[in-house]
Amino acid sequence: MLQSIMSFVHPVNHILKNVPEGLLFMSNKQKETIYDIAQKAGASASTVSAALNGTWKKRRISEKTAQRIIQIAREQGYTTNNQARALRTSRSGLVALLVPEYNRFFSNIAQTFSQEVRARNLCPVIISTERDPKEERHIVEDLSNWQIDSIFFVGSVSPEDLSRQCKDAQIPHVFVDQPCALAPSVVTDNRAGALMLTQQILASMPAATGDPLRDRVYFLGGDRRLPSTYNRIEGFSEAIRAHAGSVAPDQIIARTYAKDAATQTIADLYGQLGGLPRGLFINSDSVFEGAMRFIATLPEDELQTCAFGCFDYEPFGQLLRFPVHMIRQRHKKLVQRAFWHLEHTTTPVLEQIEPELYRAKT
Amino acid sequence: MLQSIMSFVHPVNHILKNVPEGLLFMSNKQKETIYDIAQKAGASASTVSAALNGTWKKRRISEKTAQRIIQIAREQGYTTNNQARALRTSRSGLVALLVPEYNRFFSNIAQTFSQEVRARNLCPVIISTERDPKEERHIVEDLSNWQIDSIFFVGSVSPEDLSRQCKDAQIPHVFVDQPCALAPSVVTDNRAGALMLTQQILASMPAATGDPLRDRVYFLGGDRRLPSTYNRIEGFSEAIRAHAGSVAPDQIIARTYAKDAATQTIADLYGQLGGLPRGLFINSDSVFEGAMRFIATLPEDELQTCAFGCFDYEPFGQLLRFPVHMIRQRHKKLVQRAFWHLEHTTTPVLEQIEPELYRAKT
DNA sequence: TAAAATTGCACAACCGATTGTGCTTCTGCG
DNA sequence: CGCAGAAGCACAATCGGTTGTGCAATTTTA
Repeated sequence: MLQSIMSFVHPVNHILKNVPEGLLFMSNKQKETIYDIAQKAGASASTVSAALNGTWKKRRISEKTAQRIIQIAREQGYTTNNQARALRTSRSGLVALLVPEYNRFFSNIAQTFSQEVRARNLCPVIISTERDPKEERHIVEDLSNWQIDSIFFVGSVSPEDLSRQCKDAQIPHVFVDQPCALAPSVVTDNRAGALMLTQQILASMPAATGDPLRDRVYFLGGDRRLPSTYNRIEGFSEAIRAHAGSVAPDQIIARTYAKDAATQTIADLYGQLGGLPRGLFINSDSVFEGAMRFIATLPEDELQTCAFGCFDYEPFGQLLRFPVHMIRQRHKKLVQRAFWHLEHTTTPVLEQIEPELYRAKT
Repeated sequence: MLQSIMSFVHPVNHILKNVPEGLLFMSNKQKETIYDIAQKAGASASTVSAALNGTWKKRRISEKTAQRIIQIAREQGYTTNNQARALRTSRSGLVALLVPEYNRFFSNIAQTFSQEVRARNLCPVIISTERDPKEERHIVEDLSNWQIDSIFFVGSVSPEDLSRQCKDAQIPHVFVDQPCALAPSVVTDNRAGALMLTQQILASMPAATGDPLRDRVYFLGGDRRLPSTYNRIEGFSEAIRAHAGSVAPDQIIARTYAKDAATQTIADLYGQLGGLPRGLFINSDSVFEGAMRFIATLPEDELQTCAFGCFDYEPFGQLLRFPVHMIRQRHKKLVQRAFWHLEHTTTPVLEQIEPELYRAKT
């Protein structure tokens, strides 16, 4: 039933697509309505409507009549007024994506989302929330007033609230990247990814310094209260424990995704340790960028004393003066699976997508 | 008159914003309409409408009545059905941004756009065109069916066609980054930027090799048929001429923005010259990324033989093993000026925004 | 050949807002 | 007191589609 929500498409725009170029520029007159077409075809508006939106069989319009109407509509360059349709059907044909911001990861998601939506002949609406719960609420409220067909939440701050709000407004929805207990969610397998990445970092670590505080891997950035970071910490810890026996609390610094904070944090850490640690697990690309602002200022030989890993894929990460292992999240698959859930279920399931490890050449 | 199009805002959503949290989750019933509110208030629908959308003074509704209605609407958690409003007023409250793809630059634009639109209490619709003129056409067609209020075109492929199409559908529109002869356009001053960047490259060039083919700066990437690249080539050439007297045609390789092509091109060039040239003007961040895939494979000392400049700002560009000068386009200003034009004029003017030069530490 | 079923279509209500118009009631002024 | 004008509001049309229903013409069935 949710399936129909997504797959239901008004064929009129398809039918009318092959309009000769010239005709589209033709009219400066008011846009034509089904009533105009009806008149020209000598039929009623309802017949025209049925012919154009593909329900003519169901409504027992003869094929001949339907074709005649379609032909005329083509010639006139008719296109449907979406508001009118949406008002009557209470389906807008709009599908929304809410992202926290436009960083590389979310932009990739947006790109895929956009393509998938348009492939379904719907209209993508992409809005950034600035990670503000109030803003999230308002946007959903807004979208609800647009009779939005469905909403994709990516990395949202308060998933459960949003899900309740959507359910209340009867809006199908799905969560990506950040899970929700109340709705279908598709997330990267953060634990597994972090495990892989940490193992890779451990494997690439340079020789020990002798200082126990420096001879370990630090986890940097993100917000441990959020599930994604939480699970990455789990995977990180598992790998560390397998390697070193235990994880110290101060090995994990996960309070925020903010770039500036990351710059400060790594600088502080460097100060405390009297140098870089032997391994650094960088959580997310924004933290990567922030941390790099400090790290890039270090002399060449210092950079070789640390094994870097970043949980996010940044193409330029391959081109730095030092190797950086990276985890690439499969944004295409994330989005595609999210569509699948939207179209096939409404129960709260959590699907995990295994990310890829990019191993830097050392 | 166009001004009103953008600045016209229905206050109802403002008025009703401070709804107690609890109430929003209240109803599983059908969404309320002005008729429901009318009944509860003992007033007519038209009075309710006027009270809520702020026209009550003009319609000579007493303040007392208006306040009472607003109060009731608040309590009931009423919100406007945008389709109905749009159908009646033929203004959707939607503003579209068409981008070629979601790279760093366009994502920044999208971010700013999104904020500006929401600040005006409208709804941003961001769609990527994949640089396909047919797709562009269809999208505009679609948007026109949504009674879109206005359209921002960023880096579009066929501006004049699109402008005609919009004019025909009476859609206010503006071009960003890629100018249009028929409509207001806001673009980076590509010529000036390229001039600055080239001068900086020239100033940072390492010692001459003696090989005249290697002892010059090459312009890499982009599509010279597009104005932005064309103007960058102009600025580039001006700087080169001032420095070396003349520009050779084979110094300029500008056929495409594609990443893979860039990788191939720089590899070929490297092969031909038997090494990197002494200076490289890289046109756009995608070309940068593509070129870097090859350049990063080179040994350390080779990298010092070339002065790099990139026309686009990429934070990670600062963190590479070699200095890269960059031009930063002012995306905020571009978008804000575009809004200004949309709100104040409709005549085809071209506004150029001076970009910033980021000088790499050498 | 009449009754039944089916085909082909038109009519009109409806979605939920906005807006032109007009009917009361009230106020002010001569 | 009478009348002009304003104040306060309700009615109904309207935007452009969709959809339930009904009627006539045609075809099928008995």
